[in-house]
Formats: sequence, structure tokens, C-alpha cells
Amino acid sequence: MARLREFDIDEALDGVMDVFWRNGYEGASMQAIEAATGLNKQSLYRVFEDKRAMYLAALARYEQEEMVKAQAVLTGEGSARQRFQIIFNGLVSLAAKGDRSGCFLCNAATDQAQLDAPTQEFVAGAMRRIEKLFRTALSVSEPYSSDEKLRDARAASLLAVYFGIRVLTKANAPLRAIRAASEDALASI
Amino acid sequence: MARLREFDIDEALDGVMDVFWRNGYEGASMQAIEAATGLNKQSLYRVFEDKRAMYLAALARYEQEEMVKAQAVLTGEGSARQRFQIIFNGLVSLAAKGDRSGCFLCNAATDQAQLDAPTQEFVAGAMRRIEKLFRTALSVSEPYSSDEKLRDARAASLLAVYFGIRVLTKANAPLRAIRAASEDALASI
DNA sequence: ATAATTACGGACTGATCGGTCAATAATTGA
DNA sequence: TCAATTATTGACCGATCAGTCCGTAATTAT
Repeated sequence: MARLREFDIDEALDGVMDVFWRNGYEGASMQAIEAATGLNKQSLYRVFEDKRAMYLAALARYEQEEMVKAQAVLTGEGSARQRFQIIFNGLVSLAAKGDRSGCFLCNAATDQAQLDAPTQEFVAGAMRRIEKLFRTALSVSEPYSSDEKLRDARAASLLAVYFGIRVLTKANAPLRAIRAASEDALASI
Repeated sequence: MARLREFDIDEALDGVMDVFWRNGYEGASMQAIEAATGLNKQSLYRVFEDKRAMYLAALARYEQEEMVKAQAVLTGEGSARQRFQIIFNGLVSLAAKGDRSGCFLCNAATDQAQLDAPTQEFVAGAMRRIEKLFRTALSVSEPYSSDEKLRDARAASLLAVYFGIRVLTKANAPLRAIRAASEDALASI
């Protein structure tokens, strides 16, 4: 008995995500979000409580999209090293292509995690989920399949290298450094 | 022939740095900077062109302070591994103490590097300088003293782990993960 | 002392911020 | 067809933003 919404929420979220990703929470103006989504503010405020809710929803969408991709690779075929090779080589070739957008989750960690409790909770949770996925991927190969302790340590270490590479990328570090960090990490597996 | 400035620029810069460090560029209001420095806006604008100049000056001061400390350790005594042990253990105990402030340079990389050219240039430069310092530290021990290629790769890798740990810290990752990443990195040296 | 100069601090600026309101358009069930 | 409901839109809100102006205080050379 009423008019139907004309836009798709997930499509709009892609625009919202893009603005927050590039500009950070405070740097993202509602004006920019309107432009990126092609929607009027009010249409967005009907769906989301406030700017903060848009941010969290965008973060959740980012994680979901990235996790699907990562999961496909890390729970797919090949040895543990081969699986991580796909992930890390992906980072290197992204940087090589000139894509310096970095990682939205990583941005959220440095930008908002210490200022907003829900963001902190979400980011910490997302990182735990990535870490768990890393562990699962390592588990398919020796010595990780038999040494749980080593597996967990290596998963944490790979997580750190992963975020480190994304920071280096966003800082326009030379491709050489990004490639070296990636290859060194892979060699350790 | 004129009145003298009553405050110390570097002391003021510490306050400025603190606000930008915690809140990011856009999240830092001049009002907050006034409160943190105990100075009136106008006193700051007499010294710095604008907010952006304050940000860059704060970044420069951060790098200078951190580099002095890092240099003392990394060009000091002990094997390469021992030197990095001091650095990485420092990160772990900082996190253990509940200090989740992270790294200002790392924040700047994710927050402003892609939005402001001077910031990007500065951050990229600072990272290059840290990388160089890492190389120097590695050079004192075998096999790095004889294998330049391995040394450079390891320096880049350690740089990535370093920033990764700082991101994990700011995201309130469990101390266990931070410690594991640190120990794994040290074991690789 | 006084003239010259500069620091200080609070009032002020226009612009933009996130968020809301109210008038209008569209859709639905009855 | 019409009553009810919701989406859309642009105007609008007070607050805050970065930055400026200007009257006053302080300092120094003369």
C-alpha cells in the first residue's frame, strides 16, 4: 500500500563505501555521499539512522565482499603457500597497476577504531575472522597441519604483513618494497 | 623591538601532533588544537600558514622524534636480530600496557597520503628513511652483511610487519596476535 | 619616556557540516 | 477511484568548520 523504494540498498552502499574508503569518516561529507550514490540525503537517512550507521554498513559490506573473494582462494585448491601466493601476488599486481586505494578495513582501524566503540568492535571482529581464515588455509599443509602453535603464529604474522603491505601501498611505497615484503612473507610459509 | 613569543613552537607542536594523531586530519578541529596546546588560534596561525601546515609540521616532528629513538637502537650494539628485538618487543609491551595509539605516520599514510600530495611525499620519504635504517641495522650481521639482496628484501618485509603490527594494535587485536607477529618476524631475521 | 613593533585573544566571517521538515509524487489495497 | 502510505526532493536548521580582524598588552631600541 505504498510507494516502493527506487534504488537498491547494496548498490547505494557501494557508493557510500567508496566515499568513506577514500576520504575516511570525517573526510566524507554527506554531500559527497549524495554525489557518489546519486541519491538525495533523505533517501539515505530513511534507510540508515545516521552517518555513522552508513559507515558501519559500508564496512560490513566491504568485509563481506572481500571475505567472499579471500575465502574462495584460501579454502580452494593447492598448498598453503600456493593459496597465499594468490593473495599476496594480488596485492602486488594491484599496486603495480597503480591502484593505491588500500584496504578499507585497515583505514577504519587507524581512522576510527579508537574513537568509536562499534567500529572498534567490528574491525577487531573482522580481523579475527581473517586470521581464522588464514589459519584454515595454513592447516592444509605441513608443518602447520600438525603444529597448531606454529600455525597460529604464522597466521598472525601473515595478517600483520598483509596489513603492512596495504599501508605501504597507500603510502605510495616503491613497488620494489611491496614485492619484497610479499615474497619474503611467502618464503616464510 | 617587539614583544617576544611566549610559547615554545616545539612544545605547541607536541599538542598539535597529539590531536592529529588521535583524530586524523579532518577529525582534528582547530578548537581541539587550541585546547591541546593551550594557545589561541591566532597564535598558531602566526607560526603556521594553515591547518595543513600544522599537520605537516606535526608529522615532521613525529618522524624526527621516532627516528632518534629508533636510530639509537638500530645503530647501537648487538646483532641485527638483537636490535630488532628491542624495537619489536617495544611494540608488544606498548600494546600490553594498553597503549593503542598506534603510529602517526601509519595513520597519515592511510588517512591523507592519497588526498594530499605533500603528505604523500613526506610519508613516502619517511618510510624510505626507516627502510634505510632497517637495512643499516641488518648489515651488521650475517648473512645480510654479505647478501645485499637478501638484506633489502628482509628490510622491506620487516617494514611491512612493523606497520602491520601497528595497525593490529590500533584495531585492538588481541595481544597474542601482536606478540605472535612480532616473534615470527624476529625469528625470520 | 616614547615610538615602533609584534604577540595575544576574543569577536567575527562565510562556508559547510550532519540532520530535519514539509510539500509533492508515486504506489498500493480496497 | 480513492484513501492510505511511503519515497523523493529541495529548502531549511543550528552548530561547527577553518580562518581573519582588530583592539589591547607587552616588549624593545632609541
